[in-house]
Amino acid sequence: MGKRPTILDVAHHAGVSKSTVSLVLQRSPLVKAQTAELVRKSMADLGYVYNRAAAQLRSGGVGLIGMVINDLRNPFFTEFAISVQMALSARGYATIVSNSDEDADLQAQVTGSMIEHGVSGLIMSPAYGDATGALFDRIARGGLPCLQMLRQVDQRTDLFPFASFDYSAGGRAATRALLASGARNIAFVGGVEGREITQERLSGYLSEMRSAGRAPFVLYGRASRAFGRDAAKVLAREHPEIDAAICFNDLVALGVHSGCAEIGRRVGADFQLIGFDDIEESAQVYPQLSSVSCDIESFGSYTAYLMAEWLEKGNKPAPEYRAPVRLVTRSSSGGPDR
Amino acid sequence: MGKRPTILDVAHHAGVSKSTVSLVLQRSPLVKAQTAELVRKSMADLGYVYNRAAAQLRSGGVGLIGMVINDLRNPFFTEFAISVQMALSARGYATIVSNSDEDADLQAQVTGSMIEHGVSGLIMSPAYGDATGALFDRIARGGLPCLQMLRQVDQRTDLFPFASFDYSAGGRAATRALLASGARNIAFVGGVEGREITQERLSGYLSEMRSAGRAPFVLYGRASRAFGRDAAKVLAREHPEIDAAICFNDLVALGVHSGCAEIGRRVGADFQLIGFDDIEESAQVYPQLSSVSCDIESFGSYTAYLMAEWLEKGNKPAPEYRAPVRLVTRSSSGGPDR
DNA sequence: GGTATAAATTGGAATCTTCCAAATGCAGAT
DNA sequence: ATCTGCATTTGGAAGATTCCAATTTATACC
Repeated sequence: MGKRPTILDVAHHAGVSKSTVSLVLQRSPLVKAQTAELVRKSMADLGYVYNRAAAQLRSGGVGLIGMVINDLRNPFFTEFAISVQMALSARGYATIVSNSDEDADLQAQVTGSMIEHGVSGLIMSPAYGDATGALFDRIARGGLPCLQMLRQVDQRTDLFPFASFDYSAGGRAATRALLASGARNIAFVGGVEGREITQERLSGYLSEMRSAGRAPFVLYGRASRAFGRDAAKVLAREHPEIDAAICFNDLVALGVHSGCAEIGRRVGADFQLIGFDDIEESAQVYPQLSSVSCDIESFGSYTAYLMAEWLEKGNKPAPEYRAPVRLVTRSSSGGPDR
Repeated sequence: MGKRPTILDVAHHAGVSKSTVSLVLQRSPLVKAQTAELVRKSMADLGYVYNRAAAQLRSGGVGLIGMVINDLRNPFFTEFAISVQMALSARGYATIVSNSDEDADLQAQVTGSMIEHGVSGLIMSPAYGDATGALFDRIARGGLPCLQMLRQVDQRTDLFPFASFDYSAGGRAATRALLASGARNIAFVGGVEGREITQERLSGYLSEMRSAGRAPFVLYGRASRAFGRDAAKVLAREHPEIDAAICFNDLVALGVHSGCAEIGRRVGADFQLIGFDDIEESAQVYPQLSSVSCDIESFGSYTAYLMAEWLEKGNKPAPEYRAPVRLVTRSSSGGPDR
């Protein structure tokens, strides 16, 4: 196979100038419909493929958005990434997605690569760690639009707007629901101590427990199924008086769920359970898992919208936004089919 | 912010020529270590960022790989995509990942966009559908290296090498294991009828059932949790004699798992169960789920290896490769903690 | 010190598209 | 027939890098 055809070849084949072909490529209304059709036919005949590199070189950034996610294995983030990508794609942007695996160095590396590839905007659900400061400095210096989604790592929200869910309200709602359905001693399970996001989910629980005059009990840990499973056993053995738990996320809750099954504790009856995120699986396990639902899909489209507005109209998003959450009550916490 | 510095600015600042800077950029051993250091310092001082578009324009892109996946929501594919991406990243490639959502048109669109962005290779787990023929023709015409992983949609494996797991052997192993641990009537649950992949997983089951003189029973359906859940109920109601199932994948098996819990059937004791894929969750539910393990992680690195060899040395992979699978026996099928 | 060889550096051409200002074609009006 | 205004079309320059061939500088040997 010889070399790829260029717009010059197309122009020659169609009997017009390269400028006209270029105009056709960008759907300019300046060219006569008839001519445009002719050019398009030539492109098809020659098997022309647009060379974005050349275009980008001449006219700066073109519709490529980078997205860096801390943990793509977690279905919550997967769902987020996919919905952002689909929404951006519908708006004509291509997207590069990368998993940083909660590793600040890897994050710096992949983000750097994205910048080199000429992304015109960055959407991050950042990892925590030392290398992040330098990374955000670098982004700031490049003047690249960058959104912090779901996690706030850099404090300069004027530069890097932050959007997430109203987790604190979710924690309150979950706690109130458990108290209302008869739970006496509620634990909070999972989440790494000291992190912003743990703090938020926890704070709603704590404030609600306080005003109900109940003693809180917190069991910090990784946000994984495995931790949840262990936690269920530890709780049953060492704190049998605890009869309900709010989990840092659904992964932990599902771990507790299967841990309970393992030791013969009946979820929903002996032990009430509420998770966070409302991933698909939560409605599919038995007994079904209650969860603070985040409607990650519309959050994803909203993210795409924010980025598009910023890029196209220069409207920088508000420094901080909290999307509402909704408690979905299922059988694990006194729901309908309990 | 003014305009970005170019290698010319760096060259001037460091007192060398642009060519030297270019050489430093590509870590050429031709330039003296001392000079290189000097240049690097200038780059840091000026905040220089590499312009890949220009490089790509001049030297025909290298180092961007496109990956199109039919269903990124399925953890099996997520895991695959992530491990390919990580392995490629370690080899110095950047990766664009896209979800085609099993939609052939969307697949054609995102793939087209990747080609425009100048990917030098394509890794696909393709969607089925009409538009795929045209898409593969287009790729073939462009002479772009393209791997079909996990699914074979185009028959020209000389052009588009195909690699997957030895599912047929997995089906045989699962069936034999169930028969050995006392199952009388084994069903095959899930998978869309007529598809290559369903056929493969099914064929091992069928051949083993035949040689054991047992009547097979197949229940086709979508590869989702929801279908598995329904299937568990249907099976219990309409075919109570069936006491074991091999599921098309773990998602279906997990659906059956929770369906059984719902109707009070004890998985492992009353009803044995084996899935396919061995996703992380399978070891975390209770009772733990047996599964035909596919070691998707090393398959992912192998994929990256294949692509790198093809790109760098021109070694086109064998037209077809089957990675071995391994049956992991857990409590859902007479495993240790049954 | 002078020459042969190796190492390090350099200027110019090439890559493909978009942008800009200018040119062309055409209709109707002078 | 010339001019004006408008819709289309066009040639040349620019953009940042890499590649190539050529040049300069350093090293080694007699």
